[in-house]
Amino acid sequence: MKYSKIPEATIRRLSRYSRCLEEMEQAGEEVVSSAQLATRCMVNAAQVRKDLAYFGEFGIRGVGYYVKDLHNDIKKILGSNKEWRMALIGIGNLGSALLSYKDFLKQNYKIVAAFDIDPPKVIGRVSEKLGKPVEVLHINHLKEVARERRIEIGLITTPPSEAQVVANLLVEAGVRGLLNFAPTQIVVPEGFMAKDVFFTTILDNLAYLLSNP
Amino acid sequence: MKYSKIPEATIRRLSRYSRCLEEMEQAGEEVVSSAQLATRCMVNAAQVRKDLAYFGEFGIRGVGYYVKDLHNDIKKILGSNKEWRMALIGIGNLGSALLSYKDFLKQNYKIVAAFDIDPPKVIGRVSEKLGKPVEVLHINHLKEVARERRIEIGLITTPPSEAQVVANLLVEAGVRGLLNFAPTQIVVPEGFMAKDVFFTTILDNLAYLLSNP
DNA sequence: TTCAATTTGTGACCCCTTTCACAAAGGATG
DNA sequence: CATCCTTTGTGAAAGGGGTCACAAATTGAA
Ligand SMILES: NC(=O)c1ccc[n+]([C@@H]2O[C@H](COP(=O)([O-])OP(=O)(O)OC[C@H]3O[C@@H](n4cnc5c(N)ncnc54)[C@H](O)[C@@H]3O)[C@@H](O)[C@H]2O)c1
Ligand SMILES: NC(=O)c1ccc[n+]([C@@H]2O[C@H](COP(=O)([O-])OP(=O)(O)OC[C@H]3O[C@@H](n4cnc5c(N)ncnc54)[C@H](O)[C@@H]3O)[C@@H](O)[C@H]2O)c1
Repeated sequence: MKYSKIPEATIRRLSRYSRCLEEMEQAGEEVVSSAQLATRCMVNAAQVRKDLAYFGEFGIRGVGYYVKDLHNDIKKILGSNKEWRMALIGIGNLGSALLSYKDFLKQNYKIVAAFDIDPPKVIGRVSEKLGKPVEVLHINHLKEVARERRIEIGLITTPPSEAQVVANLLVEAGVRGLLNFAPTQIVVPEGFMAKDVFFTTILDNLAYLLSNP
Repeated sequence: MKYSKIPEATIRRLSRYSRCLEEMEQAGEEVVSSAQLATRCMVNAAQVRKDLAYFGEFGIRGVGYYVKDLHNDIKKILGSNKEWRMALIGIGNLGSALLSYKDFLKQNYKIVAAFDIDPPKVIGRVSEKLGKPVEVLHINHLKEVARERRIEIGLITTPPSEAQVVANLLVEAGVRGLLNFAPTQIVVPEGFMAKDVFFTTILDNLAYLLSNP
């Protein structure tokens, strides 16, 4: 079962399992069955087992899974056992909210550089929000700083008209993962990964469901 | 073809088509083929036609689709031809970013009320961001105000520990659509719709793809 | 040691979504 | 009006993901 194409949905669910296991671990629970985990994550128990089966055998028949071990294994699979170094580009309303998003830290995602096209304009609002002032650099320095600080993921929170421009800069700087919050589809070359977060698509979805009960 | 269950993926794509058509309309393009639209949205041409076929016949064989008409038809299908009245609960970092999110307005989503558990604390930072000061109400008034202002969608941007509490209040107030930004799965009764926006799930996804090239 | 109870891992089945391929329909041209 | 070209709409086939059901493994008690 180990070596086949992994459904993207499986990866999304693993992320959910990981969050649940985190909570269980903190609650001191030591063993969990696929049925229990499934209930908490609102999925089918066979689904849990099948998702895990893509990557190996983690359970003990008749017993279940050791919470701590399974959590570690899933983090290893997802790649969230390491620290991911991120850059944030566009320190406006959304950008400065993300700068102070505590869950990033908790989950080993760390913003290690912030860029804007007009740093003096934004420096005030950013320092105000956090305990210590944040260094906002000019976008012109992206390439050198990205290499220096070994940045692996770029968060794009510029206006939509600039999103592809910034994406190109990130690609040039060798940043392989891009997460785009602007409402434009961005395109990246082979070997790079871009994901879009479209708020209004989700809203449209909700609106459709409300309109067609 | 008209009356069958509509895949959720189809609805998501319709939202993409709508955005593209918006751009084309503004660019003055009058006619578009399924192949052209497909290329722009990075999907298969047959997929475009099949998605539309769920709802009727909108094209002209040998010609294509009239941009303006198709855009209107899709907006009607999605329910985005009407104005949606929303409440925002939790005016912290993310909440105040959303308050000033211009795309909401452009797409007929309107925040008509803002709530927090401590309005005096947040009023400053909100007024600063927008031209005119925003009225932030105490969460205790949610129920009455929701009815008064005919609120249909609630945006939850409180800490995760409060998300379900707020969700329950919204349900009680008869708000049928919920969009939750806190990293906790919220549960709502039959007849209500809740969607979660998990930033870190998307990041986990990206991290996985970067770890397993 | 044997047997009952529990829970995993997985083959087989089913359903939903996507893609393919082509007939049907409309437009343009002479 | 006839012919050719383009593009839609859709039945059929392919593909992928989810669910079911059961054999295999493990524990614990008789
Ligand atoms: N505000 C929200 O809640 C929200 C929600 C979802 C999506 N978005 C999207 O996120 C993006 C940012 O939204 P916002 O409200 O923060 O806008 P904003 O105007 O407040 O911030 C944009 C920032 O990007 C900077 N910028 C512009 N061009 C740049 C460039 N080439 N390089 C570097 N920095 C540049 C600007 O100086 C500004 O500080 C937009 O695309 C928006 O559609 C915003
Ligand atoms: N900051 C981000 O960029 C970001 C990104 C993604 C998700 N989130 C999530 O969004 C939520 C808000 O994040 P934030 O950074 O804005 O936090 P925050 O602490 O800045 O804001 C939370 C706000 O909610 C208010 N609040 C608390 N309990 C309430 C209640 N019962 N009723 C009404 N209001 C209440 C608080 O007074 C505060 O103003 C969190 O769940 C966070 O995990 C934040």
